[in-house]
Amino acid sequence: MAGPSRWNEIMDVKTVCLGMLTDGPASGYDMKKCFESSFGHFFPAGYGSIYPALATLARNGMVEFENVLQSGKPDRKVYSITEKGRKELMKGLINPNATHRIRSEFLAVLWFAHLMNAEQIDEMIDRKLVEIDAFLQLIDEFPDCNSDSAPKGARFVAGFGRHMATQFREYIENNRALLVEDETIETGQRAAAR
Amino acid sequence: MAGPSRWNEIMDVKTVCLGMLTDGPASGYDMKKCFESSFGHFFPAGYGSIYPALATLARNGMVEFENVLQSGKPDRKVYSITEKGRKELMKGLINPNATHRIRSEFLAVLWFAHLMNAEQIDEMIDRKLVEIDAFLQLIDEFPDCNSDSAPKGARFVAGFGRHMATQFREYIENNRALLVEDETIETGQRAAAR
DNA sequence: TGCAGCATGTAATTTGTTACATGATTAA
DNA sequence: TTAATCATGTAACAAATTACATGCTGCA
Repeated sequence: MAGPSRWNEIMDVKTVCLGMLTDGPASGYDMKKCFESSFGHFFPAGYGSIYPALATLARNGMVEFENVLQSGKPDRKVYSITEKGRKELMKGLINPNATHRIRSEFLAVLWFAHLMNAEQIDEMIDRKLVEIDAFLQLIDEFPDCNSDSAPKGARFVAGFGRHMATQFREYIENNRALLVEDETIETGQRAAAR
Repeated sequence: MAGPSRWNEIMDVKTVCLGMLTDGPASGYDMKKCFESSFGHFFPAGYGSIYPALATLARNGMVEFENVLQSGKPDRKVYSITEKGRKELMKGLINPNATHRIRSEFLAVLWFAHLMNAEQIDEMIDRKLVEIDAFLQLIDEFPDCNSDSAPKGARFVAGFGRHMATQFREYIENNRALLVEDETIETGQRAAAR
């Protein structure tokens, strides 16, 4: 096999794009909308990753595209998955050790709550709660996850998002008082105890 | 200010290292252990990010270090935070829009459950459950999060990890049946309906 | 008049991961 | 003797984000 370097067998932006195309042809712009809505909260991607991903997939024969002219609007490149692409997708899907990674500035900041004052902590938490509420509202509005005709995976994942966001909210509300409690700032004390 | 490019005001590996040093001097190796245990699950970092981060911090006067010779063991570079570093840390800590990002191959794969067979799904989920259980056991073993003497932030964050992992587990167990249900694979149907 | 939406892409930059490189000690 | 722990670092690579670049239409 003569790929550009080594061909991936993991779930990256390329593989997700491939997967989206099993639902029918779409343009990069369409996929971006999908990443913004349903996919975005657990697998974010912007134009800067989608367009190069599509270009690579096309170079390797995983997808085909058709230039669709539109009146008054820019042309669209409408991509379709090929047989080869389908096989590649299946390889990406069989991944028993699929990761689930979190990178949270929010928690990293809160870890050092004893160095901050209550107002700073409260503001950050309040904003996070607003963010969560917006997300919960958003997730209920997507028909491609919530209707009975939606694929089982989409329903499962949307439900997961709802559940985890709800629990995120609940934990914060039930425990935020702990963070603004008075606590002696004892820099270096714990280290000295070693 | 004449930084190397533009100095960060976000919570990155550098800022976290700075924060860890408020608890007392430490080496890169020490910090790695901290990233592996308490920090790792919400803010992962390896040697490849820690050592360069420390080098940059030292170049910019945010930390100082002392070479500590040891008998039989390699030398340690023991870092301490400076006054300048403390100020920089506070800037990183005041970040009302701190992010909380998830990147989940696991959910991305499951989104396409209708393209997979039940065994593949089951194996992936079973492994994930084992992973979660291992994490839950791990998090209960760290005294720097669970004892009363631990800073409030650490206790809050550890509790968060415990809560979310528990809920992760619960959702999966309660809903996994949905994923292996029979479902007609209707590729392109939903697209055609548009 | 100005902004939002449609639509594509490249280039620069940032950031992190993985592999490489070294080398002594200690316990199994 | 083999692996693990201690301990630091660089270089190559992969990946994603951000900014840049273009340009028309329709609405307020």
